[in-house]
Amino acid sequence: MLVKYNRLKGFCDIIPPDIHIWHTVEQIIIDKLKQYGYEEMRLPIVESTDLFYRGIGEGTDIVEKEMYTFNDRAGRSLTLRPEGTASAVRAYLENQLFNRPAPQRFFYYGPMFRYERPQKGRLRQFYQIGVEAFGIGASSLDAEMLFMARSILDAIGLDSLTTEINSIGCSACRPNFIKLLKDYYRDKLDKLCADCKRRYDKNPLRILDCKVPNCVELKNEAPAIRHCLCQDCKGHFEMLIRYIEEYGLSFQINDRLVRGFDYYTKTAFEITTDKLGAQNAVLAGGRYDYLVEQFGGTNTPAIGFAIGMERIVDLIKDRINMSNPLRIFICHLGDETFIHAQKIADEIRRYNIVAETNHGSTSLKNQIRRADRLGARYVLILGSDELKANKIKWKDLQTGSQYEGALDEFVRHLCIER
RNA sequence: GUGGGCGUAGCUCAAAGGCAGAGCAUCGGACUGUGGCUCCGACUGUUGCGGGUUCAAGUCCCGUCGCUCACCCCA
Repeated sequence: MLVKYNRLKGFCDIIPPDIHIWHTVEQIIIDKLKQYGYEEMRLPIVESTDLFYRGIGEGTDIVEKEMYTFNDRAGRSLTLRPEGTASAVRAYLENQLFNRPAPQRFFYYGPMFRYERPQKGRLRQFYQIGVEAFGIGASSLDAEMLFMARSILDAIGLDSLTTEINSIGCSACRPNFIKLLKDYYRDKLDKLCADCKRRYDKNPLRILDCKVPNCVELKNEAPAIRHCLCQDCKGHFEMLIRYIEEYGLSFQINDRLVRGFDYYTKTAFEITTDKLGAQNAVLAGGRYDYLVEQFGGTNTPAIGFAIGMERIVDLIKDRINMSNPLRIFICHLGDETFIHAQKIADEIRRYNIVAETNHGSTSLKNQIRRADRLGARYVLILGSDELKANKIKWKDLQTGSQYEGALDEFVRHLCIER
């Protein structure tokens, strides 16, 4: 249809009935996070551009060409947040949250913005629930996070998911590995795809993530970072594996799993599905032990992950059982009955039941039809006869049976019903 | 930024150069105070937009915009 204004490319209206799925999923995730001791932080959507430059890394694609950056009226460069971790770390330091006992656990929920070409499972404005825990470097926390991640997805009812983990080392061992990797590829550069040739200089770890057949083949002989870790990282990773094996979590070690942002260290993980097309990660995260210090704090290890809400909703959409809430529709006949119907509706709403009255004068038949299409369980019938007798009629649209009595009786009936 | 596919009624889609259609949805009636089922009726169009070819274009050609999937990158 020809409308005057359209939503922007990559931006989305979330409307009924989908919004009900969102509410359900949000509730499940947030409840579970709280059970694990996580507390919400509400963070600004706009931050100083510099926060992301320093946090995510200047050389990354996100910072280079995917941020919504603009100048405000005072000429300051601001950016719509492309991710949440940088803001969370800023808030952690700015509000001195490190004074609480470690680990300090937080989550946040809201839209993120990246200027990318949209595709399945990817929008320019997309919603993430981010989870961060500060102050503990031990792999027990990594393990707990993985348990929690799986337990969240289980609670939502998702299955056929794969948990992949890897360690991408630290400042002590990663440079050595990158050198080794570049040594390996140096005389094979002409066999790599154009993208990988670019990656060789810019982000060599990403060569391991390439899908071009030639590059995949070359990868088989390439060194794996897991075998080049320093003592600390190696021990950390081995301990993590032991924990999650003992816990009984199914997972795969993926040597080619890397991270897009500069701040990640040691543990990297991703939970993927094979049902979403190319954008297959529903949850991803990892450890970032240097970021707090880099932002001016004391040496504080940290780990976190983010859940892609659109992807979760996509996965669950055709499976979730959206049971209708108990809903009452009040039919009334004649002008003098409308206000009376409104008062009865208010009375019913006090019991946290959805109640609405008909608007516009139309036949009782049409009113009941309207109620039926709305999915109402009961209609109340309120005409001049009922008004005179100070009674109401109510009809159960599921069974078709009809009763007459005082409002109290109906309300009592409803409470038993629920 | 690059490449593929698709744009016809509110929605899903027909019409293979010759009168723009169907189903669903919506609204109303059959039934004046009783839903669903059935039947009947009403409604909706600059065929995304602009140009070209043709006696004739939804259909062919060019351009453009939009949507979508994939690459890049990433949740």
